[in-house]
Amino acid sequence: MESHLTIDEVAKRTGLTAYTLRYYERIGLIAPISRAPGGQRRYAVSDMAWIEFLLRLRTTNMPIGKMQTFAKLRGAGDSTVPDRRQMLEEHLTEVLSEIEAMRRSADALQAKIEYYRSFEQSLASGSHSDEGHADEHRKPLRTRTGQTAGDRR
Amino acid sequence: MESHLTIDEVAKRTGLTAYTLRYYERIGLIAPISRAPGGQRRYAVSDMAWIEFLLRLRTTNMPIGKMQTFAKLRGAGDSTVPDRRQMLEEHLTEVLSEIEAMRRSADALQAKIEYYRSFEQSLASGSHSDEGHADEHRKPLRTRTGQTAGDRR
DNA sequence: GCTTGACTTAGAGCGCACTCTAACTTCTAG
DNA sequence: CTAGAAGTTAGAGTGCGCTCTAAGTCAAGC
Repeated sequence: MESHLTIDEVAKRTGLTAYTLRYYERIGLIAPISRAPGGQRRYAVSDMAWIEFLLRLRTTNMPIGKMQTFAKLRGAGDSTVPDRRQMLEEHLTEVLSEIEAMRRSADALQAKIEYYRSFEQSLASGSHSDEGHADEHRKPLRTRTGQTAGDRR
Repeated sequence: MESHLTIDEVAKRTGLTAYTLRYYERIGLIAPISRAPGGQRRYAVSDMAWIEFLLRLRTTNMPIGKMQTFAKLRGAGDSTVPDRRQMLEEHLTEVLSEIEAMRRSADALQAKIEYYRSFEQSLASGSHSDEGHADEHRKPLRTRTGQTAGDRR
């Protein structure tokens, strides 16, 4: 245990840059890392686990400000576990609805891709369907009421 | 049809601000909107559909630069449909893996919440399990090798 | 006509999350 | 011992996506 990783090794393992690791420490997301005699950082296994947890918060779009709050609670000891749990519960709720929103949008994108495919098909085969897709200004749509956008000021 | 909405009405309907709607038009995400005689914007139904599509791209984290590329292709007509389809396909692939990453992280957060719950339970019942959770520095962990971070320069 | 509020523009400013620079120290290989 | 790589700090700079300001015009009600 205590595998004393250098900052570059941690960067490689986590995908963060050394800059970012120092930045996170500076702003209190990561507690002060222990140092080698020369002053260089030596990351412990437990530091890695925490960083990986931070990455999960980041992946789920928690803003840094909230992560700081969470990190501070963690630093304050076991008595803050209920607060931490509540923070995570609230965050998780948001995350799940973000995922759902993305899923819905992804479905719409998929539908549009399929519309494009069928459009390419009809072009290739010479047929034409008149079938439009929401924001695609097919034939009759887009009457553009004159006005030619007289953008003079 | 042609329901000629004002910018504030569109803002209300889309959740964007009027600032953002003008900004999107300025940077070419939205084609020049037609104007009322006095120079004020009047949004058509077809504009709304396009804006809603843009919002789906935004929801799925497409950067504005790519949206601009897409908008430009769209403005260039039907011949760009294959390019647009390809853009969307590539984007969709990224989106699906982002969703998957979020889902995995959400699962880990859920597990942590449950760990916190059981921790609170054992505190309440006076028992204690010694069972740790990844980044939680339970009992023996965190030996913090002296050095007291001699941060002098 | 007058006021109030909604609209217009060009351009400046902001918050976030890094990312890098400069100047310096320390570690490692030869 | 020395060169070069890797580390250190404080603080400046960057890119993104808005967001707002200032100064002015236009629309609607009294």
